[in-house]
Amino acid sequence: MRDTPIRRRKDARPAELLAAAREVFAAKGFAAARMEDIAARAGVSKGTVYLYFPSKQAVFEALVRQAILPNVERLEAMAAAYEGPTADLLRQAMALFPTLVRDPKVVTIPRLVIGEAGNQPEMADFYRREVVERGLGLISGILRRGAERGEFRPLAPDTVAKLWFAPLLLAVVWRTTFEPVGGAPLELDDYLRTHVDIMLRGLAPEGGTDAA
Amino acid sequence: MRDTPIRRRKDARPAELLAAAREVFAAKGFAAARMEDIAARAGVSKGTVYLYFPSKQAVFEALVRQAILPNVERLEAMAAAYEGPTADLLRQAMALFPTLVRDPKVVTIPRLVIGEAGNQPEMADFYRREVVERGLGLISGILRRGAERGEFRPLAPDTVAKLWFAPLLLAVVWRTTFEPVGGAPLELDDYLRTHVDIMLRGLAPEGGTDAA
Amino acid sequence: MRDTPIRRRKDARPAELLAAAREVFAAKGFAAARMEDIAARAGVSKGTVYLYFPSKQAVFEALVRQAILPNVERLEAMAAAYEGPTADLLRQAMALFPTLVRDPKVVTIPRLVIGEAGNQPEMADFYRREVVERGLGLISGILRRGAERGEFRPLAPDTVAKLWFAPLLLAVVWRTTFEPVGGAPLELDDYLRTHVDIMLRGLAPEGGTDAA
Amino acid sequence: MRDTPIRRRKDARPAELLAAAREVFAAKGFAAARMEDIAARAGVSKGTVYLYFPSKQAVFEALVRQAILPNVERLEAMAAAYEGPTADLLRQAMALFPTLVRDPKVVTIPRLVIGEAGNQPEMADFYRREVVERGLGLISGILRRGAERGEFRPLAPDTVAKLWFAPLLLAVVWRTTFEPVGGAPLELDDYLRTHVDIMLRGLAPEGGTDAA
DNA sequence: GATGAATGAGGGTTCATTCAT
DNA sequence: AATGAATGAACCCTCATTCAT
Repeated sequence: MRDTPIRRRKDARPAELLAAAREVFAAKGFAAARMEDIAARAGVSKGTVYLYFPSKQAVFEALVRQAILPNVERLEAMAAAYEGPTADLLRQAMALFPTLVRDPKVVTIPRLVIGEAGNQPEMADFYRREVVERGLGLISGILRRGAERGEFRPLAPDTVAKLWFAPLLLAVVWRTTFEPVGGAPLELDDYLRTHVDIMLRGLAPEGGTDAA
Repeated sequence: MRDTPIRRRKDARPAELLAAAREVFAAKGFAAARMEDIAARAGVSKGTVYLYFPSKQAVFEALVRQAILPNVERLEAMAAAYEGPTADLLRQAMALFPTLVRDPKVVTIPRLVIGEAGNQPEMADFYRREVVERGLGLISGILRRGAERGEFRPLAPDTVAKLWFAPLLLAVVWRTTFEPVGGAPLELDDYLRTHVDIMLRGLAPEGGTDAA
Repeated sequence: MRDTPIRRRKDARPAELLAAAREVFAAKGFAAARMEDIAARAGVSKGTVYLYFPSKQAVFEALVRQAILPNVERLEAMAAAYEGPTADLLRQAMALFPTLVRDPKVVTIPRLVIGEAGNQPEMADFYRREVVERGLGLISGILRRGAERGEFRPLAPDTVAKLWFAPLLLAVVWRTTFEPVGGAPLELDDYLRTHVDIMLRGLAPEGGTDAA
Repeated sequence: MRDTPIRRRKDARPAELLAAAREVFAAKGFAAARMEDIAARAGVSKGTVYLYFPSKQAVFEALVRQAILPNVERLEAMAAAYEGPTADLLRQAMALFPTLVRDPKVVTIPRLVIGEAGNQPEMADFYRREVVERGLGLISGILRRGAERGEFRPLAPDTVAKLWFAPLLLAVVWRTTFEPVGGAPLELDDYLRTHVDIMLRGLAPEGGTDAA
């Protein structure tokens, strides 16, 4: 009733525009994406985009916020609620990523942020604070928990957090940058499972066995 | 110092221009970099750049080639010449990277390639083939060697190679994208030492001890 | 007068722009004509021209087509419909030219084509096929008709067609190239009447009298 | 001796440069011809051209003067010396043109003048006065002589002169503009012989027979 | 709200001309 | 005389943004 396909709710417009923007940005990068392309892909005219976003940069910012933050929050909630062996928590957390890295809504963004960092430092800063640091802090916390419980060797948690994170970044870059130009598709599940396996073994205290 | 202004200059110009281009590209990305900026930073006029490179893209390509290929070749040579415990070879190889990742001539490039992949697929393809695949192939080979000699668990070498590689990518992105906007400096030596330590432990066969 | 400034304008714009382009091209030639000049003379901004024509060459091509083809078609129609003494047909056909040669929309074009032939061979080829060859073919046909009916000497029609045509070319060149720099105005009517007179006498068979 | 092929007389340079300029201008038109092209075709460096000509326009002017004037003078000399039937004089004069129209040094120039008239009015004016008006004046004089001797009908000599001239212009345009893009080669000798034949018949007084 | 014609600043590229060697 | 590296003005074209309808 209140969603006739012919006369769409105007509330849906921003999201539609962001979806269109994501596709165009993903295909051409920020600089080469034309507002007209975005409008066309959303099925509206050029002027209409400006009714919802004051500028191309604003579209980009909205896109980044919308696509990433919910996932960070979901992860944080999972970690906060968890009780049990730390290794399992890490396994569970990493298990979320194959889906995310396959989701174009998500995987597209980091590449754009990296590419635009020079021109849009505020955006890069925002992304660093709200996504990267929060994500790393989350892993650090888990690692600290594991070290305190004697499950892991006591390595510097901030450093190890980055090492947990790095293969995810590689996966994102691989899929967005190298697969489109002929790179062999990444076997995400194997890849991340191996990652977790090596990391947990590598972190295990001298005597104990940790990886199940 | 010894600046015969004209004739001697000619030979040095391409390198000077590439250095200038690297700085400008690093600061603004490919699209936003203006040829005039590059020229000005090299101390010449706009037209002069075109005496040495036929287009902006050509500058970019020359930059990528010049900055990266020699390093890949150096690594390959090192691996080919090596005899001894495989773990030591990996340690030696990884020990080269702190210098590389600190070298602006090198660290700048991957970010540009990632940012421009949409617009310059050939460049991304070139980089994939000549840098990424060669680098991964190198590590794969080392891992295979290690597995054959019974030094490592027999995990899929192509997958593990990416896991060795991933922290380097993160280091590059960190330094180029997040440090400039307030990220805490990466402690490269610690970071890579920890990486090697965890990986070698994680790869060690069940009974044996490998990490020193 | 009735100048609804926007919406009604859109349909008129191409013609306005072509008129402006013709004036600028006529004054400076193709190469030296600046898009900005054309825009300014049409009372619009630079970018507007590109809403209607994708490039400077496209403006030129549209101009040539629009200015010339209708006249060729008109002549062909006249010849096809004609019955009566062939000499009269030639007189009638040539009587159309004073108007055409005085029309700046028409007379400007051949000079541009001649001047640009080196750089725009396709344009020259188009003009040759669609204007020159068709025009000459028309005259050839008429001459053949006259020869068959015994009204003319049987000279090679293709050759004689060019001789009928040549004074028109001279008239065009004279008006566009030499009058503006001090050449005495061409008395078009006299000039062409004399041309027809001499040609018809010159073509008349030995005994017969044909020219009135 | 004084013309070792290795060390050419510097006196030859201007002529060599003009020959090169003619070829380049002929191929691309004035605007699109690059000084570097001219230099390269003459086998010298860019700067050298400026030792002999102060600018691109100056090259063009020198070219026009050098290529055309001698021919006009030759024609005038022929006419001044002539005694005999006027028709024969015209025949002899026209017989010179097949050679001229085939000579690239000559045939190239008018097209350039026509194309550049807008931008170089002085050049067009020079050409009009020194070539066109002198040529037409020459023919006018001959026609007047013929009319006075009762050999021709008393038509306005200035008008008829243009009609004598027009086929030559067409021949020039044909060869330079349309032959290169697929026009059938002009049969110059036939073409001009027919021209002379028709004109002389057309000019002949009522009763008399003039054409041999 | 929606449109899309219009704007005009901006940047890549070319090339006539200069001048130190 | 000759070179050719260097200059910088000029111009085509793009596209983010505006605004009258």
